[in-house]
Amino acid sequence: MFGFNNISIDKKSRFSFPAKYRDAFINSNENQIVITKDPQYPALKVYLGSEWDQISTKLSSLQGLDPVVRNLQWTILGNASVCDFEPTGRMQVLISADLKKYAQIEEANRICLIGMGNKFEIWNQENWEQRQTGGSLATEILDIVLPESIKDMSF
Amino acid sequence: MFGFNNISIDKKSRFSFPAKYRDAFINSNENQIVITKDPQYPALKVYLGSEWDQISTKLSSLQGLDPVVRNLQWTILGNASVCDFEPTGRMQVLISADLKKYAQIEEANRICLIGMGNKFEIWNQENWEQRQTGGSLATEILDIVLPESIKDMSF
DNA sequence: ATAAAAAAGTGTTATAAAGTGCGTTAAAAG
DNA sequence: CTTTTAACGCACTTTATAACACTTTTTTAT
Repeated sequence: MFGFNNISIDKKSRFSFPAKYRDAFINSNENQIVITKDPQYPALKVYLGSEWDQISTKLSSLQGLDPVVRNLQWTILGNASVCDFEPTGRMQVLISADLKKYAQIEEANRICLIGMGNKFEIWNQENWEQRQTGGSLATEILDIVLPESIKDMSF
Repeated sequence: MFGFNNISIDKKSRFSFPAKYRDAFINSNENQIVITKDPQYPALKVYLGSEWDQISTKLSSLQGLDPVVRNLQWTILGNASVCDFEPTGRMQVLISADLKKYAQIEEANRICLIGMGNKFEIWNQENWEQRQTGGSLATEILDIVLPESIKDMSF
């Protein structure tokens, strides 16, 4: 499940996965999809149900009194939208108003759906292009100190 | 049980859980929920009955002579409000005047109900937005030293 | 102490908005 | 040219919420 896709969202804020991923979805036996906020960028993360179960279980078990952990829990768990998903059907998914706003997706606009293997990302088209051509990788610094508990996690 | 919900509370300070959580409540066979204070922020925590039983049993067994533990016991146990809960019904819950005040929820206002997996948080809308957009991640410091006994607990 | 009044809590209904499903058209691929 | 895929439009269903009515509890006044 890789690759770049420029797709439409309809008036009700639904998008559908490109047909090329159908077999992969069917084979992995998924019947749920989870969309949530990306903790670093104005973008959304899309997880398969099984992947989400692992991530959410681990993250919600961590010590919430630590403010870094708490913030990640808020962002990732607290904004997750779980959708029933029929790989044999239209593979449609609704993006909630909040998530749309966070990713700066306007009404009835196009979005970029980026396959990253076990997850997808959704970007507003302008943001994606800017970030890809900007090449600002080298100047960014991870300015928070990660607690040991999340150093081995990958979101 | 994840995700962000902006919902209303009526004149009598009741809110109802969004219908999307109904199946999860029914499956987990819960007939009680517990609302109490969040020990760190002006917000409320909402636990399922079974989850609450575990947390409260563990927390009340800890050494109360430790002032950090004692404070957590006061805040969490001492303000808990247990409500009967019908997952098949309207899933309505009353927020007591005390808890409303603590979370700075005004009369007949809207609240943010944040699903965090095994629990929910309830926030006054302004406080939530400020905290989420404030981006105070890097500047926050965990200024209490956690006793060993609660390091492995998650509230 | 009793009755009346007020407040608090519980439940019902109606209506507008949001979400879902499905058929049709348009576009792209083979 | 045929088949598949994506986008659009419409109708139906579900959900949220405000308004209202009723019951129970608490407070107040006599």
